[in-house]
Amino acid sequence: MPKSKYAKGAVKREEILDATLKMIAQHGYNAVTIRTVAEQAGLSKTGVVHHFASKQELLTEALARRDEWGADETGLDEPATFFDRLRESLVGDVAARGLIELYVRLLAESAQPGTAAHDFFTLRYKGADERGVAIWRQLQDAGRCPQGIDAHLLSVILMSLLDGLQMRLLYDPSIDITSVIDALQILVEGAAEAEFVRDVSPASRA
Amino acid sequence: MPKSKYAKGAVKREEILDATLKMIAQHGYNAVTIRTVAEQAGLSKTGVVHHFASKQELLTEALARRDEWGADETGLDEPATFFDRLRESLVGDVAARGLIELYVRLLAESAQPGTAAHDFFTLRYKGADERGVAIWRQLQDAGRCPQGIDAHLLSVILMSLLDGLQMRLLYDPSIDITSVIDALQILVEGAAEAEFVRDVSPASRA
DNA sequence: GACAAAACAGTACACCGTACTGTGTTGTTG
DNA sequence: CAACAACACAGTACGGTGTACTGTTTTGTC
Repeated sequence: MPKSKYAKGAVKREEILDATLKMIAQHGYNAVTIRTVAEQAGLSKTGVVHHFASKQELLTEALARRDEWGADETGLDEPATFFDRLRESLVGDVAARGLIELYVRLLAESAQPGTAAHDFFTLRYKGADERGVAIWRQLQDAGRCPQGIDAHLLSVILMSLLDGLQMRLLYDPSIDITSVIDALQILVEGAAEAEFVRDVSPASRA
Repeated sequence: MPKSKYAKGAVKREEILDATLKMIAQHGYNAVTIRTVAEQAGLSKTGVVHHFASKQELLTEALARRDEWGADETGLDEPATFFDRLRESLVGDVAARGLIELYVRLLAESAQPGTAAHDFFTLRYKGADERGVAIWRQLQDAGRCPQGIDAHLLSVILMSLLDGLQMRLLYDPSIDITSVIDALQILVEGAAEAEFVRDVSPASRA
């Protein structure tokens, strides 16, 4: 039951999603139950189920709504501004702890195939992977990333790093994501430089 | 209720933990309830609760039992063999999907302070961090890691990468962790080399 | 103005983790 | 060796959860 047909239903749908995000932001993931969301949205439990069929579906759509990856990817496909844009797109996440919790919890709970949100995350990974491979290839062509590493692998590494970082962030909010991207940039560009030097003058290495 | 005093109790405790791990390995994290574990271990639900007081505590101890980080860290503190030992210690994880699921789910669910397992993971992160900083410092001293990056940051990066990788592995088991470590090694050692070259001959850079 | 679909409310149910109560068992201590 | 307290359970009860089932009202369409 993805979309509603009537106008009134579509409005209530949005209200329910708002209530869900508000609930999770104020009282955390555990406080989000169908009943609390229903109460917040001003309707009965069955009303919520009517629109979303299952809790996982509700949470999935709530997450998809604030999904930063699909939100603004302007500049993320440009090799020159990639790391800068990556930094910018991540600073907003720190503030929204509830969103991170929603993402991590739902991602972990949907690991087993067959669940409602599993396909969503699989598709999300796939899409992010395609864009990731594209940008890493561009970085490699521009000489800002070592070519000895498979672009697909680099994409997996970056996404895993970001995923794990969000998990870690829940335990230690003092961690600065910007610094992490800084370090990553040093590693990637540094390794690219070393690879270039090695190709030009093989004897330079001890 | 961490430890049991009587001999019989200690034995049953182990049986319960075995039943928990067996349950999670065969039927996944969702199938693990106090009742199913009790049935598997051959006692009542209250019997399980008597030994572990809460479900989270049970799961935490079950996880701690198979915690690979604390298991064998031989060679993990040696700069020369670090990446090799890291690779070795990770290949065993792939086989045990249930363990990964347990780790990821419990880690995500214990994000909020006050829960039973929260302190466990906080301590685990702290311990791994201390060892991480130590080894990264050694790698930096050995010239196999760029010194421009804070060792603490490198430790967070590696752990986050591994955490996120385990999550990702649940969605895509075909991912080869060994290759990821290979890539990481290329990045770290390459960047270290570039940093060295730049320090020796600053003019060599375009 | 009929009529079907949508948008709910109300109720019921199976399952969950956990708190409470009772009873046999075990180990220790005088 | 008897007393006794802690342990090791079983049985029961409870509040809360997601979800399926059954109406009833509202909405849009022909």
